[in-house]
Order: sequence, then C-alpha cells, then structure tokens
Amino acid sequence: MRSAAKSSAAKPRRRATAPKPYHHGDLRRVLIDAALQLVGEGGAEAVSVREAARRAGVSPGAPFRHFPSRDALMQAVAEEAQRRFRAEIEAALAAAPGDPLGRFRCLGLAYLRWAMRNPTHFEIISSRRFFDHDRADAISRDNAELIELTERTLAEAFAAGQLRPADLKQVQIAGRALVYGFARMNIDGHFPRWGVAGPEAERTAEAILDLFIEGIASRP
Amino acid sequence: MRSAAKSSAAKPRRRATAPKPYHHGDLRRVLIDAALQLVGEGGAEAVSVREAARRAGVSPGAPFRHFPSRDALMQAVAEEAQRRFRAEIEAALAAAPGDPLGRFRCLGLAYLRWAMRNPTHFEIISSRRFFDHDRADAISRDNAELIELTERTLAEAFAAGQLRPADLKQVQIAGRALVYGFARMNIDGHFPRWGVAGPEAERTAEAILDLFIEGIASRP
DNA sequence: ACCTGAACACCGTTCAAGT
DNA sequence: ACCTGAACACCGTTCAAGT
Repeated sequence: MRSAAKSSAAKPRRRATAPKPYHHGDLRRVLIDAALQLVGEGGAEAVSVREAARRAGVSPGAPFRHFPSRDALMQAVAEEAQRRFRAEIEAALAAAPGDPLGRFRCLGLAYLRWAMRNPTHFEIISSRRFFDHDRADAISRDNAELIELTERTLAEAFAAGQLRPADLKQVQIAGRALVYGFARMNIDGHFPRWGVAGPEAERTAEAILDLFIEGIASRP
Repeated sequence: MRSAAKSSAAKPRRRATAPKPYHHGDLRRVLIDAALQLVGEGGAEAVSVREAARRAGVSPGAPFRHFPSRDALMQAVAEEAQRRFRAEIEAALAAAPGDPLGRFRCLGLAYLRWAMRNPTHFEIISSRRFFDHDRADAISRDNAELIELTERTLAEAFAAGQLRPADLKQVQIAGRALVYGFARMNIDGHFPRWGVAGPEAERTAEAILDLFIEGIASRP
C-alpha cells in the first residue's frame, strides 16, 4: 500500500518493517538455498518444489515464476554444487607437487574426498535423471574443463616418462570409472557389505587410487 | 502366450471363459512382470503401483494385497533381476579358462556386459534408494556369493603367482569400483561427454578391464 | 480370500485473480 | 512485476464394502 514512485533504477532494498516475507527479496536465491539444504538433509529425492516454497514462506505456485519446472530448480542446485566441486579440486591442484603423476594423484584424491564428504550433492551433479545435462551449459563447461585438466596432466606424466606404454584415453576413462565407481559405491550404500566402515572409507579411497597409479606407472 | 501348462506343476484351475480378469490368476506374478516391463521401458522411476495395477487390469488398491508397499514391489523386481544377473555370471564362469586370472577377467567381463545390456535392471539392484537392502535376504545372499567368488578367484591368482604383491582386499575393491563405475557411467549418461558412443562401450569396457588386470598382474 | 472404489494426503504444474 | 490460492491430474496408501 505504498505508492512509492517507480524510479527507473528502483532498488527495492529494505523496509523498516517486514510486512510480508519475500515479496521483495530474491526468491530465486532463497529457493535454491532451500533446495540445497533439502539435498543435504535427505538427498535429491527429498527436494520438492512445494517444500522449497514452504521453507521460503511462499505459496506452491510462486516458484514457477522463477523456475519453469522442478528440473530447472534442480539444475540451479546442481550448478551451485558443481561450482563448489570444481573450486575445491582447483584449490587442491594449486597446492599439488610439480611432477605430473603426483598432480594426477592429487586430482583423484580431491575428487574422491569431495564426493565422500558431499555425497548427496555429488549425486545430483552426477546422475542424469534430475535434469537435462545437454541443456545445462555451465555444468557441461565445468565438467569438460575437469576432463581436459586430467587429460593434460596425464599427457604430461607420459611425456615425463612416468607412465608405462598405454592408450592414454583408456587410462583416463579407467581412472574416472575407478573414482566414480568408488564414490557411487558410497552413495549407493555398498560399503557396509564390503566391510568398509565410514571413517575407513577415505583411507580406502586413497589406497585404491594408489593401487591404480602403481598399475599405470612405469616401473624401474 | 503361456498355453501348455507344465503337467508336473500344481493345479491351474482355469475357466473356459474369462469373465473377470485376474480374479483367479496369480496377480502377484503379473504385477512383478508388469513392473519388470516398466523398468525396461523407462527405468525404475517409471514404475508406479498404479500403472502396474492398470496393466494387470485391477484397481489401484489391489496390489497392496500382495505387496505392503511400492518398495516391496521394487524389491521383488530386483530379486528377479539379481537372479538373472547371477545366472549369467555363473554361466560365463562355467565357460571360463582354467587359470585364475583369466577367470577373474571373465567375471569382470560378464559383470560389465550384463550391466551394459540391462542398464535399468542393473540400476535397480545397485541403487539403495528403491528398497531396503538389509531386509532383502535373497539379494544380499546372491551379492555376497558374487563377492566371495571374486575373492576366491583373486586369492587363487595370487597363489599361482599371477599377481604382483598387493593387499588383495584392496585389489578387489578397486576392481569392483572400476566395473561398477563404468556401468554407472553408462547408466548415468556420461559416455557422450567422454566420446564413447553406444556400440563402442562394450569394447571400451573390455579395454579398461584389461588395463586394470595388467596393472595388478605380476610382470616378467 | 481377493478385489473394488472411494477416500486421504501428498506431488508438479497452471492460471485467474489479487497487490 | 510478483505472488496467492484454487484448481487439475497424478501419486502411494488405507479401508469399508462387495463377490
């Protein structure tokens, strides 16, 4: 009930009172945060548009002003998660040693650690069923850069004579299958039947990564 | 379809006419078959109790006479799929060579092939979210036997001097992570972004398995 | 004993109507 | 411009009532 003139560069910043929640705020952002929280609490399946709306204090239909579908909301959540994932991997790489194979190991370790510690967020960026990855440019880009990074590191290791002769593309896919498989076994609850308890998992992750690297390394 | 009943089997008290559908038949079996078909068509998420009921020609509530919940139906489907999976692996092993490492390779190959050719059925037995694996005895048993089979084969390979010194438990987990990861990459739609086209996938599967085996094998 | 059909509490999504 | 609130078509699940 305010006739506050519509100045062209209007910034509906803040009111002294808060008569109605989120009529003014960034609902899009609030919905993404609520969904991120829901993913953390109960996994991707626990995300419902209605629950996100409830937590944001808006009506069931309101989110559809900002996201055309549940999938679009999930995609926004995945973009956020993917950003964090990539940031952590690049941070780990910045602190990595100079030799290429050692850096390859750091890449794998950072991948595994983030996946182990953020299983539900990892799942949402890894599983195809939550949104259409082909239409998620930011995620595809982040992903492609990670793949290229691994490719370069592996090529450098080979050039430095650290690898035994092999098809590098296959080494790369095998390495990815290994770490993805391990992360997925965690998400999918396989470790109890493998006798790997929670705290042990990260040490085991390191062990199987080293086993793989020994397998591809040139041996004296 | 299934016309001639097995004479040794029990009493199929059938009517000449079929006045009402499935009032007499084995609704439980029909529901499982419908669900298996739905899994094949659209993946596990495509299974709904109501749709299975629809295909069986019964009312929405009828399935709950036979399964206490959707999860229980999914578990029955998974039990069937797991049975087929295990049967194929054991068939492959029966035709395997005598040397342990060669048999280990056959195990891995059979695992990968079945997973590649039955992705949606593989997912349902691999992912925890469809039912409670702790309460699915048949599945846990089948699974444990597969694990033990791999364990024995690996131990034999080691005893035969085919492996380089390593923690066999870790070799086994790494091997599983590799094949599970590869199968999952297929299910989760990762291969397009890895430049692996459909028909190529099985050849790549074989290649990365051989790469892994070369890595763990003792070398002259 | 098994099934029906109407309920109930949830979804995702749409849309006229409000501010 | 953004949100409400009632709709609609789906779920899973329950339960009295029918055969």
